[in-house]
Amino acid sequence: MKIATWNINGIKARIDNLLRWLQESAPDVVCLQEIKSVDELFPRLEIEALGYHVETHGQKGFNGVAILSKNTPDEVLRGLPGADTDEQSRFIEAVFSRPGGVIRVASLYLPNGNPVNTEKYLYKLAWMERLERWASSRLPLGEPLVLAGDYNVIPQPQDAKHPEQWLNDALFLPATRQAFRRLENLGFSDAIRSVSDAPDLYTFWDYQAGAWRRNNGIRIDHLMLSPEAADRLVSADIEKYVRAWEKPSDHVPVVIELTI
DNA sequence: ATGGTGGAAGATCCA
Repeated sequence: MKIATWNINGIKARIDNLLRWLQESAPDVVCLQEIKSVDELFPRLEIEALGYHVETHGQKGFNGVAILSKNTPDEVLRGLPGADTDEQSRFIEAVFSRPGGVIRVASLYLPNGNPVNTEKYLYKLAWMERLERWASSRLPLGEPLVLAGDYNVIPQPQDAKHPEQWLNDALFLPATRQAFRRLENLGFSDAIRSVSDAPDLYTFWDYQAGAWRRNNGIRIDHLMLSPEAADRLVSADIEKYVRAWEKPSDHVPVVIELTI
């Protein structure tokens, strides 16, 4: 089973790239972030025509997440529990029945958090606490669980071309990295780092200042695996070639294969 | 120090 995550930076601007990539990569489940669309205006027909089921949790203008899947989910939940007044659409989870058992997949868009001396950074840290609590509550289910998305976290210096440029950024501050490590300490493992300790593994290159041309990237899109999912991990790859397409997102897909 | 780019909404915010 192939599970992917991709921050597409606007579904309407990226629909052609998405359709092409779905056909070429043929994932079973796709976690999308930054769809930047309300549910009613999400271009679901074209995606359904390729054989995918579509579940969205959108909002006007910003944020928004979705899960596309070859199989219809048994259950879908929208919104990260723990803050009733939070109106930002950053989380959706789905449960699938497979021949090998049940699997739970979440698509998350963690807050960027910049500028750091503002409410935005406090919101990011609070959101990470909520994610940790939610993840803790799911672990006792003993299911294969994949937390996939744009974490807006650079876990380690080797996850940036120029880590020194990120020292005071919300993506790399010690408190941010500590919160990410707490997720690992719960028992979740970073799929890419489970298969490779290579440098220069990036998932995001800014549109500005020739970042792509200079390979000035960062690795911020992650698939975090519960122990039961990690046991089934076959491969994990960053589909970097998509960044070279016309009209690309600034992020590329990350894909894992699980035996389930 | 600034501007460098892009999406969506709408004449600005967010990344």
